[in-house]
Amino acid sequence: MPMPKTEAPGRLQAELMARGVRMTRQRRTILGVIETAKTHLDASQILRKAQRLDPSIDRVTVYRTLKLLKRHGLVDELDLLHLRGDGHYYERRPQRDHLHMACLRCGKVVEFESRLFERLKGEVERECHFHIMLTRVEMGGYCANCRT
Amino acid sequence: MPMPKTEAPGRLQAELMARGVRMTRQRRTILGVIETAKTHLDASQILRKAQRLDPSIDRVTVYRTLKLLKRHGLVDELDLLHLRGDGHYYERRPQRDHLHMACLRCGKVVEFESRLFERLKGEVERECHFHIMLTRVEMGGYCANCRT
DNA sequence: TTAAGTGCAAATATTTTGCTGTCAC
DNA sequence: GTGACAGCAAAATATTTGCACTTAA
Repeated sequence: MPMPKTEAPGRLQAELMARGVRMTRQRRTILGVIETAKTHLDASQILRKAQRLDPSIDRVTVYRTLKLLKRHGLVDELDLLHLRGDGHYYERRPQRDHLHMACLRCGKVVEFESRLFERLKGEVERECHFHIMLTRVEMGGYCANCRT
Repeated sequence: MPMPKTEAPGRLQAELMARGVRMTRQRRTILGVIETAKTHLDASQILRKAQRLDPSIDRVTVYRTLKLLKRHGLVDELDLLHLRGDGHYYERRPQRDHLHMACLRCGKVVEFESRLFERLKGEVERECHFHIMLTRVEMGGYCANCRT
């Protein structure tokens, strides 16, 4: 489904501009793709979707934009246990951390937020004297539909 | 430090043989490297260490052996947040799952076992109707020495 | 004996870099 | 105007595949 050419600037774009990052046509497009994604996309999928909106966008620009977003802590990088290849998947960094459960059979990825995980982070900070900046939790297993 | 040529068969080797997997000289060497590793090694590091014991070992054989071990659930694959490149790191699958804390400044990786994490898995199994087979937890942040 | 495994070469996949011209501010 | 950014080509990195020879069981 095509996206309107002139879209309300999303949170990512606003965040970057607030930090004084130069906003180009290409970046706006790529950020839009990431913000409106309904699933976790990898670099190639982001490229394909971006090129539907602006065919001149280059693969390299996608990588550079992803790197920029990572540097600013605005996206998280996942590999979803490599169920679908060796690349990485991206999602806007959420307010609260969440876990990713990937079904080893059907490949579906479900997210889960948990108080217990927040407590676990607290425990790590205290016990390990480790100041957590980002987390990444991926679990492989079988979802309700696929479990035998 | 060089390893004795004839080593007591480690747990990995025993596990594979119990499952009827053919045991070759090369595999024995590679399994030995993984079992005696003191840190998380990537494919290239495993290759280098294996070649010190048997220079004829090929990179491809390392990848094939790692794939075999993954298929049998005998090693876990990590990427340690790509602090040291885009490859993957391997560790023998532990009795109890643990978390990996990687320092964004010095790169040190610390492991942590937690009851709370076991409870979290239980919660996921119940709430999400998801049967967990493997987990992977990586946290980036600053260790006691590096935190400002 | 023979199916599975190995090394070698080449292919594929993913990401990065160098350079030149362009654009946001 | 100028420093940051884009596109293109090529390189670098990581992993897999095809094939002929070798070896564990």
